[in-house]
Amino acid sequence: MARRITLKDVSARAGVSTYTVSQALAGKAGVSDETREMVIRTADEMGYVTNVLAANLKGQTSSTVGVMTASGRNQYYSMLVQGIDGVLQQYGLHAVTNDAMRGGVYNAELERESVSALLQQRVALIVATYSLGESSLRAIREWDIPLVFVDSLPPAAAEPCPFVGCDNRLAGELVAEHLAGLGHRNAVFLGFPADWNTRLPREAGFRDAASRLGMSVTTVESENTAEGAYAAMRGHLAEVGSGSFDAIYASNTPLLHGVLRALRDEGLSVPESVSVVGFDEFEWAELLSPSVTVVDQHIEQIGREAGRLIAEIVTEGREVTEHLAIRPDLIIRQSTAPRH
Amino acid sequence: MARRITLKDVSARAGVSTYTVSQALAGKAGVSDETREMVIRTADEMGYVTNVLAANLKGQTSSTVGVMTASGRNQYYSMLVQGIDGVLQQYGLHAVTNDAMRGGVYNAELERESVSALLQQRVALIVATYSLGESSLRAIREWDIPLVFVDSLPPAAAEPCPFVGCDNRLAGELVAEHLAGLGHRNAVFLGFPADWNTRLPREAGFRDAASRLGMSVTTVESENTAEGAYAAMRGHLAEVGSGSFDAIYASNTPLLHGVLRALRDEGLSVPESVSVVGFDEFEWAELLSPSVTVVDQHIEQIGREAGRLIAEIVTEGREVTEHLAIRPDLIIRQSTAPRH
DNA sequence: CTGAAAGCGCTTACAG
DNA sequence: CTGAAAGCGCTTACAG
Repeated sequence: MARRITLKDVSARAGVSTYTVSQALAGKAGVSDETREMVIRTADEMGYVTNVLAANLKGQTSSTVGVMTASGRNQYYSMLVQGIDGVLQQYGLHAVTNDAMRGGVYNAELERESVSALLQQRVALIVATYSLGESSLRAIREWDIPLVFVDSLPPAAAEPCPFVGCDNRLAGELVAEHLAGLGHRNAVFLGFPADWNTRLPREAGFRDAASRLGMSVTTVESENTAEGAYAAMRGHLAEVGSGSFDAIYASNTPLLHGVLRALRDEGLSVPESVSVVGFDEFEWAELLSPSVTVVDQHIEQIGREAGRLIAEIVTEGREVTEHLAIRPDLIIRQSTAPRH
Repeated sequence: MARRITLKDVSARAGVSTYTVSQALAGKAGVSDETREMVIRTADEMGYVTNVLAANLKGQTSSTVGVMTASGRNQYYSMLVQGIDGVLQQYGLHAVTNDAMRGGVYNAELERESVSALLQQRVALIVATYSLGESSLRAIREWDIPLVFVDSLPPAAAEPCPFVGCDNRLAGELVAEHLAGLGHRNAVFLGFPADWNTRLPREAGFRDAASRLGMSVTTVESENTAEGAYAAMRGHLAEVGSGSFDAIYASNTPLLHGVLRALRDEGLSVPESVSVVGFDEFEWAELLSPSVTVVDQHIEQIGREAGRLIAEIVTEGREVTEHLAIRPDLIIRQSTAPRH
């Protein structure tokens, strides 16, 4: 690697102290306009580029934000991270993403390593998009690193803690109202494991509104994968038969995928035999036959809001604990229809 | 922020020099096993975590890799980056991703800013997943930072330069052979703009094999979005009518999406009126009606191979210029059928 | 096998 | 408004 131009080099060429160069380049006060301009010109000519590692080390600051994900095969996470990242770029920050899944399965060991890597990098803040393990939470708290939960609500142990995400209860209510309004009486809630803490509010909102509207709800438990949902749904059908329910709320996109395959393979037509609603809008929802009714949680918006909040905390050192719930909308398509 | 435990603190408590601590913790020779063990124990007790910023600064090394993407709305990129990232994690490296698209459109200014941010961070290597602009290429070369192209072939100006990606020519050949084998005679190649340099080989392989097999190929130009493809396809149909071709090769997933919508809205049935092939496997391909025949370029494998190559270059300083072409496979489904 | 010391490239009190 | 100097937390020749 060729030797790099340093601030010292610029200071020598410009004939001013390193202090002056540092202040001028950082756009801080304490330098005359004339000098500042001259310094900037010299630095440009020399092709000087600040070494942020050194700046961060000395300044005891950091411009990197760590993001913990547990993505599995859910494309949803990547859209979320993209949204956050886009905003951070505008603030001169950048995100380092670490995933806690190995081979589609949550791996506590991997999570510990990831958090440790983030500590080693002295990240300015950590974003959690799922329920972090106890020891991770403890380490982050011990190190006094700001923590923001996005999508996933903070566990009690992490409160008070800022949060940005969908109003999952409301989402469930919207779905229940829509299904009940179509005359459905017996719904299935297909849920992923409750260690994902979006599960509970997503189910509760649905159940509460359903019971208010006189619609019964049966919960079917599934692994958090399309394959798991496929198996769970076929198992349920084998057990109770297809006549026992007239609607299904699949609580995320992989589960929706599994359900649709299971129904197809059982020869059950949607929406004639059963109405189906998914959670999360996705690009193919409208092209499937039938097109699929879904809850749109406005994931890009969640990402952007989270990015803004993070930037505020990091650059202004603001203490924030607010919970920001984004209002979801129902996108009604052909997979839900009046009960025959 | 609470004061952090430093290496000096550990050295004081352990009663040995900082040199000894550094060597012991880094797992290097030059320390007796006894001392090493004692040092590690002390560091653990004190909750010491290396500051990699400082280590990198002093050691003139870096554990971060920059990834440049131009994702637009193609989910494909996020799978690629995930694949790379997963491998890098295992080597103690991490990726910082910067996107050059703003509002779905390529933004040269944003690219320059992104590359500059990567230089400021003194990244160990840069991964390009699309044709970087001239000035970015020049800056990277000037700074003598290793560059690896993934998915997208290096432009002539960047050679010699390592590459990992799909054998796009072969992909085109497989598609042409499949379609010609079904009796199709007049194919449409739906292409995204040629500044994405995967376009040319993807088209050339298709054309060459088609002409060898007596199948004509008409190229339809499209923006690199589903909406663009929809408009392009409807425009083409308005111009030449649906009788002029019997098969379509959509050269990526957003384009496939646009084509399928256009055909549906024109009332043309697949595969009865026209066979359709997409590029890139995606989770919904099998659930669409009809299910869609696609080229699977094995994107996770490309990501993994790239990750391995990158880790080798960064950690071992190997000079690499090899081009690694991954063999694609055709996944035949119901959207392609013998010509009537 | 171990120590004392220099230095990576910055920022920032402290003096003028 | 500007300078000389200390120091962020590490690694690594150089000497013993």
